[in-house]
Amino acid sequence: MDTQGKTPRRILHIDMDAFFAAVEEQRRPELKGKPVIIGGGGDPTRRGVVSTANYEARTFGVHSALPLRSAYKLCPQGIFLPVDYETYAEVSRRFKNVLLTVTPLMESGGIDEAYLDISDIDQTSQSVASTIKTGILRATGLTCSIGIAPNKLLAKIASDLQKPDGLTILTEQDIEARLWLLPIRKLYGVGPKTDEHLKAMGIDTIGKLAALSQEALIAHFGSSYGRYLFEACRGIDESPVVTHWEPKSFSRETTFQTDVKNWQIIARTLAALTKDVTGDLLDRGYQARTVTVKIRFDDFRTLTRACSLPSPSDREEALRRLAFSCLKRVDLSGRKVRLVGMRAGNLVKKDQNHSFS
DNA sequence: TCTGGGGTCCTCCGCCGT
DNA sequence: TCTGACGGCGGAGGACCC
Repeated sequence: MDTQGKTPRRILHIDMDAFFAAVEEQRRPELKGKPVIIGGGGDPTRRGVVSTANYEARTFGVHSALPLRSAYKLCPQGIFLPVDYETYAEVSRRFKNVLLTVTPLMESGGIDEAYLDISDIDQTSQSVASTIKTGILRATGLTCSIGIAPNKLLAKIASDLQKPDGLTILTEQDIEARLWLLPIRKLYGVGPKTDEHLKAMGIDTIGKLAALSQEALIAHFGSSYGRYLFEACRGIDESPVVTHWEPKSFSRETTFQTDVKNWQIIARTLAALTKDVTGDLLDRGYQARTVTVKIRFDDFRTLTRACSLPSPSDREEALRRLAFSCLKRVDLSGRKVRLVGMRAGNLVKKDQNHSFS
């Protein structure tokens, strides 16, 4: 009916609670009540970071992105488990199937979260949320937190306000009282760098950000991001729930357990990564025109080198040649490498590429 | 002694053609 | 013929997300 956007939309954001850890606790009930830390290969003596810590582990200060070795120091009694991505993806499919019984207007926000546009559903927000929570519990045995708001930005903030097993409904009238007192870092798109930049300006809450003029924000952060911040801190977000999109690239990267000087090892690793990426292209039916090689040195400085083909390809040999021509442009002399990566971009769907290849 | 992996988007810069 | 403006594009790097 209303295409002018006058009737507020109703967007639901759902976030599974401590997802990877919850899946592990579900299949191994003896883990319940103990600190569980999922990350890397599950060995806290090796390189890797925490993907998910359950709520017990979080009380020790363990959180996502923390190096496993640091997590072990904080919580030596923790149970460290490897990431079992395939199992989590299967559980993810199950909870998303529950969401699709509510509406087809579902946008996946990664393995453990999603947005729904429930504007046209003739039920109260509480009732929709309750249906979803019951359905997901039945299908997976897991709990989730839900936020409902007039747009994706606010719905995501809302789902984070009450965890675990929470339900938070935000309206435009709540922006001053509930959004503005939150720390700046709660705003989607504000990471550590912007947080630091804003703190240096004396801005530590979303409300203080909202006191800045658009001109000031653009002067500090450029026109695109400045405009975004100006709107976001006022709870403005017109972005639609996108139900389908095409991948832009496929990539693989690996960090060596110990830094590597030997060119042969680097080359062999790059060849193996290229094989994996080519496998993804073939599986998903894409061809790539551009290959980007990434090298990270022991001092964490990272560089990339890219090369393109005249026409897209999904042939391993062609992409490997291209990857090696990128690698040749990197000065490796005497330097220790900790990570090698390979990305295939500039994708075309194979059936849409009518050139010879 | 640290700091993963798989993505997206944005900005800046240099090159090229008009 | 030279120079500069400008837009498109590819490459490099950075910030951010889960």
